[in-house]
This record gives sequence, C-alpha cells and structure tokens, in this order.
Amino acid sequence: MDPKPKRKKGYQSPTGMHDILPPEQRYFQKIYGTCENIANFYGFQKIETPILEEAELFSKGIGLSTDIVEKQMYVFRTKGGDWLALRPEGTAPVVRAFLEHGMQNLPQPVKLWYFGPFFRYEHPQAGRFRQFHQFGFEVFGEQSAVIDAQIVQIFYNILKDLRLKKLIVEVNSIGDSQCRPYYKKLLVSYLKYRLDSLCSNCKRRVRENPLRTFDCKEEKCQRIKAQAPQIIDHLCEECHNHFREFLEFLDELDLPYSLNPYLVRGLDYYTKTVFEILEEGGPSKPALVGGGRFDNLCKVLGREVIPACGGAAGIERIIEAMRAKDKKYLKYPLPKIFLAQLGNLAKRKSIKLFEDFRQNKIPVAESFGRDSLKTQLTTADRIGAQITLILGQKEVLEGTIIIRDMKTGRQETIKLEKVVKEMKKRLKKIKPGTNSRINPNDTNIY
RNA sequence: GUGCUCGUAGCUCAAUUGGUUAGAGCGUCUCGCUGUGGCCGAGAAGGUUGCCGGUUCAAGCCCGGUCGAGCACCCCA
Repeated sequence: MDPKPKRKKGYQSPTGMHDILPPEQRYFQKIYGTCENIANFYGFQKIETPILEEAELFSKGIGLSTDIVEKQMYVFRTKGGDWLALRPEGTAPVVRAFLEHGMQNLPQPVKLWYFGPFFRYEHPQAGRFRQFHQFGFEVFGEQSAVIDAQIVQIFYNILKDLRLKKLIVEVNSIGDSQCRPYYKKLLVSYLKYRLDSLCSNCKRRVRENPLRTFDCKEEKCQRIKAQAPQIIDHLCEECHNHFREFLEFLDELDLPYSLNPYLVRGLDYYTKTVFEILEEGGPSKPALVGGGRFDNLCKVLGREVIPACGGAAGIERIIEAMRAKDKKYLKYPLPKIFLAQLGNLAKRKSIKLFEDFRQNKIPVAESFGRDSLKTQLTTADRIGAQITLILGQKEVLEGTIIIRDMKTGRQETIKLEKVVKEMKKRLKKIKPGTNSRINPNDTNIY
C-alpha cells in the first residue's frame, strides 16, 4: 500500500449531526417513555418506517416547490439506479406504509405514532440540525374535527408531562382544494396592487408562495399584511364548519389556544386545520410541534381519498426547552449497593454473587477490575452507593460478608448466604429518591 | 446558498498583543506501607494551539484556504 497522508487529528461527526452521549440519552428515554404512555392511552400504535424512501415519495407528497424538497433533501442514486432520499419528515412515509399495507381495510380510524431520526440539508442553528429527531402522531380515516382537537391535545399533554410550561397553541385553517386557490388569487391581487411597498423578499414570495408573505418580519410588510384578506374569512362552507367545530372542541378541552390567521405551514399537503405549539418568549423561539390535517395526501400518494390528521414534534427542541428549565441533566439511576472484593478467591466468589443479585433483580454496582479496596470504596462513594458489601479472603473462608453503611461508616458482618435476602429487605427502607451524590460525568457537551 | 463571529488538555478558561520548553482550575490515574470512601497532601498522564499552506530571524497570536461550531437571512420540528 502507498503511504497515505496521515490524519493527524481524529475524525469528527458531519456538519449538523451529533452523537447522542449518555447524559443526553436520559432525555430521549424520558421523552420516548412519555410518548409511549400517551400513545397507549389514546390508542395509537407504534410504527417504524425505513430511514430511506424513494425520493419521489417526498417530492410528490410534500410538494416540489417546498424548500424541503427543493434544497434540503439528501438524495442519492443506488447501484441499482433508484433515487432514494434520507427521510426529511415523517408523514409521507407513514402514509406510504398505511397504503402499502392496506390499512384502509382495518377498522377506522387507524392511529399510528413514530419516533426517530430525520435529515435535512441546511445550515445548523439553535434547534436546527441536519440529523434531528421527531416523534409524530397520525390518524387516518377520520374526518371529524374532533380528532384535530385531540391531536393538539395529545402533543400538549406530552409537553405538559415533560414539565414544560408557558406553552402557546396557535391554530389556523388554510382551507382545502376548493377554497384555497380562490383565496390565493384574492391575496395575490391584493399584494400585487401594493407590490412597491413590499420588501424585495416578499416581492418574490408573491409569485412563488404568496401565503408565506405573512411570515415576513419587515415592518412595512407587516402593515400591508394587517390589511390583507384573511383566509379564515374566505373558507368554503365545509372548511368553515370544520374549523368552527375544531375551535369548539378546543374550547371544551380548555386548551389555551390562540388564532393566528397568518399561520401557514411549509408543506403542501396540509388542508383545513394547521397548528403549532411553541414556548412563550418571543418569535425567535422555534415551534416545538407542528401539524395539521392532510386530507389529500393519501389521494396524492395512492388512489383513495382518506381523511387524515397529525403532527410532529422536534425532540432536540424539546430537550433544549427542558434543559433551559432544569439546567442539570437528568441523572442516570445508579445502584444503591456496591460490591467490593479483595483477593483472588473473593473475586471469584464475587462475580458469582453479583449474578445472584441480578437473578433477584437487585441492582448492584461493582469494579471487579480493580484490586485496591480503597479505589473500590472511592468508586462506591462516587456513584452514591448507600451500602457497600465487602468480601475479602477472610470472609470467604468464614462464609460471611461485611455490610458497610456508607453514610455512618458502621459495619456489620452477616452470613454470606443471607446477604441477598438482607439487601432486598434494606432496599425497601431506602427511599426511592436520588443517590446522595451526583454522577460527575454529567457535563454539558454541546 | 449568502453574510457576521468563533476554534488553546476530557471540561471551563489563561498566555504581558509576534519572542525561550503553551499554563491554571476541575476531572482522570498513582501514591501517602498490610483490608476501608468523602477532607487533605504529593505526583503523573493528557496539546505538533481544529487542519493545510503563506508572511517572518521567530506564529497560539498576522494572512489565505479548509473543516467544525454559534448567530442572522432563508426555512422548519
């Protein structure tokens, strides 16, 4: 082999993609667990779709002219010549799976949820990464607005369960294929008339995506937007009724929502209901959750029209919000008992004893690789163990073991064969609270 | 894709503005004599200053490029 240029420094992860290190894992576990509980209660079943899909699924489903498809998708060609994409979002794949497996033949509605990584090629920023994680909830085969409201409620509940406060739910309706084109024309003609007073960005938007003009932060555009016709005043009867019902259900649920007539979403498949949940604290905060109804998507990706509604939440963003609240990382649960050993004979007995504890479902920590008792006690202290069991040569020969109370330093010796039972008894007395000392590995990585 | 800022031990940061061998705290490891943790003391490991090149007698510091991070635009979860 040729001498290759040597890499002097190690590798680093690709732009905008991060390792999820042990301290961060606690958050993922916590969020996953919360989702799972809520999903079970509301009758949602978990689905996992591949990370790769045919690229066309997204260009058809999300819309060709959306930013996601136009410039943010990781697309590549396989050896077999297929164009595949790293999934940039979760709804289109779930719809694909729904149709592919004939789930329209299952009792309706079909409720599915997912949790996993997604990919978008864009400049990383706070709460925005190239590989990020979302969980989502989707309901198929239900056209009533009651499900729209329940979807909002589900995401709201999850965030609440994660102890996030000061949440704002913003809702809007963007109509359907009946009324939206009509409204679009109306809006465009309104804007065209005032084109000169708009910023250069918005001039472009008027042509390409007039609804997006509402997002502009320029003051002059804001003023024009304030006078602009609003879509909720131009909904067709069906959409109007649907939206009214939706709001009634939200009222009934006591959800603190606010109507945002300028809320439009960047994906083409939405119809009627759209919503976002964000944290209070200025417009700079990105939405934690976004979603809405997508009654046309099944038709676009398949044959039948199947009404559907759902939403997705950004896990990194939620973690960010959780951490801003609590500052510290969630702690790993650590065993309250540490098993120390001394000498070869004791070490042999210890690894066996350790297994006895496992069979009795008693969590125990150890440091078998270390021989010094001092070091083992240091470790026991560091993980916050409340009891250290010490098994040395002498104890093995006597068939006993020492129980050391780490707080008081008091020690007693008991029969080795009784230790498992004894520990079981003592664990019940120890309060389920956290260990006395914090895991020193809890450092901030990002 | 465009613009601005940043990059020194595992972590948080120094280095008298271009001048000897790049330091400290925390963390890690070892020791303070036989089998006992927290406190204390002693010591060690750990960096070709993100990487590549240029200017200079001399570069962590200046210049160019590149990779990464942060922020804004854009967009979104």
